[in-house]
Amino acid sequence: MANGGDRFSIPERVDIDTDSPKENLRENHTPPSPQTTCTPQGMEGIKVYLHEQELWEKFHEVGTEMIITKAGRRMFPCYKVKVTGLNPKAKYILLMDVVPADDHRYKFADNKWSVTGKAEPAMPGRLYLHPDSPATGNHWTRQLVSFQKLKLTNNHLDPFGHIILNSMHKYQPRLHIVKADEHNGFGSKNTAFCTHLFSETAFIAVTSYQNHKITQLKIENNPFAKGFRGSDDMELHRMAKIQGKEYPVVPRSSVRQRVCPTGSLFGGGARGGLHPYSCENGVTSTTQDLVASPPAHYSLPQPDPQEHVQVYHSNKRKADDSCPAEEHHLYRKPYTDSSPSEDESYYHPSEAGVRQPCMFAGSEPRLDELSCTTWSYSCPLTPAMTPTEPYTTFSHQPYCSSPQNSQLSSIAHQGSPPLGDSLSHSPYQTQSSGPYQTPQHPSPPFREYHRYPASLSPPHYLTLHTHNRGGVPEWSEPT
DNA sequence: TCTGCCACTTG
DNA sequence: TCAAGTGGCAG
Repeated sequence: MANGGDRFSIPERVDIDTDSPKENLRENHTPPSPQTTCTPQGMEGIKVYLHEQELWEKFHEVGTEMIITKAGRRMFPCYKVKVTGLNPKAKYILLMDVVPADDHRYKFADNKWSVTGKAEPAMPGRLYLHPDSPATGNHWTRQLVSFQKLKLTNNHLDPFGHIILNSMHKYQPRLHIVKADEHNGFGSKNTAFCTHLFSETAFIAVTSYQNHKITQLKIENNPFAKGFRGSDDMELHRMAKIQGKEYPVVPRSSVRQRVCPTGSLFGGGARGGLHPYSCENGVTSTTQDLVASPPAHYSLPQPDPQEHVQVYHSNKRKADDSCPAEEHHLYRKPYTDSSPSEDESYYHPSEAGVRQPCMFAGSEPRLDELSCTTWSYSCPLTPAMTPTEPYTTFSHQPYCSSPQNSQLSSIAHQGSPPLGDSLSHSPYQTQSSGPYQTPQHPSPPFREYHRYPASLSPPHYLTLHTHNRGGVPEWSEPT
């Protein structure tokens, strides 16, 4: 990549798990093998495997692009993981965020991505809460965890809780696992969590595809894009008819075809390349390939007091969350297919099965203030969480402050600072998932946040109120 | 660079 | 049949 070969690279790791038979990950129908470990506070032994890693690698080698639209666009490949090592009976919250990979703005010219300037200010970091959250370890581990419904948008005023990104900027999705068991002190500074990221899932956000190789990969692998597949004569004829043109016709895709450089744009690009993923809380795991590859310059983001975190939660839950391209894999078990089981009795009786993703947004995702019991309808509400207020207009205004420092707040708080800028000094690289001991950074205020204008009618988004009351926030249900 | 519309697909 | 998710493309 221009300007120093700014490719997607891997975060510096703290630890390497050599027990990572990557080959097992190459087969969609083969369970991924353990590759990571989170050590302290009950998070030890947690391993996360990226599903369809091989597909991700294909994109990564070309330079993954993700379309962002005003209405929100899903990611493809969709982000699915297999999680193991969770306490079957403990409750966990799984959430994702997408953080800037660096502070550059990119352009696609001469068949390659190059840096064209400094990145625009990061959007308010938003966290996407998996709609099943919170759920028991048994729930998370018995099936693939799909983040298919996560959507990316370039609408800075997005009211739907989608992840807000800037076009032509590079991003890195991350997965956070937060222990939500009350007995673990969830809602306190003792809350355990760990963060995982897969460097091959990094991407550049675009409003239209730049690299035609990416377009072709999407078309070839995304069932919804089947209509654009095919290149034989029949297909050409069909497309000609569609376009009302004489046959033969050059496929539009061919017309737009660009010669692309070989190798990955995002980091090494080597075949059989890097498949690292890290637990940012002090333990970073990689595949064996990674062991052989020098760590790159990009690392974990640092908390940024300037950032904001917003929280969204709705309890509408559709019956589909499987990746359309994964109809056949062994783990195909959409979260929506998994109705609350006996071990998930914590679901609110009237709301079970109708949950929807939750979005955190802003610079202060003070997860430490989010008790397991605060997750909307999904959980029993504490007296302090009595729904009281209707929605007010969504805003990106600054949050009300909370003096508390929080490790968990740093989870989402990491959301915006460029990953690459904090390699040498990010506290997260060695951060423990255990009890929060010493604030690594000043914690920006967390504030009461009202999310949705009633006119937008997000099914059941909730408003999170944090009043710095011993880590117990309040949720308000829209009326 | 972005938006809205289109034809097409899946479920 | 329909809603939602696809990339193409004109503007």
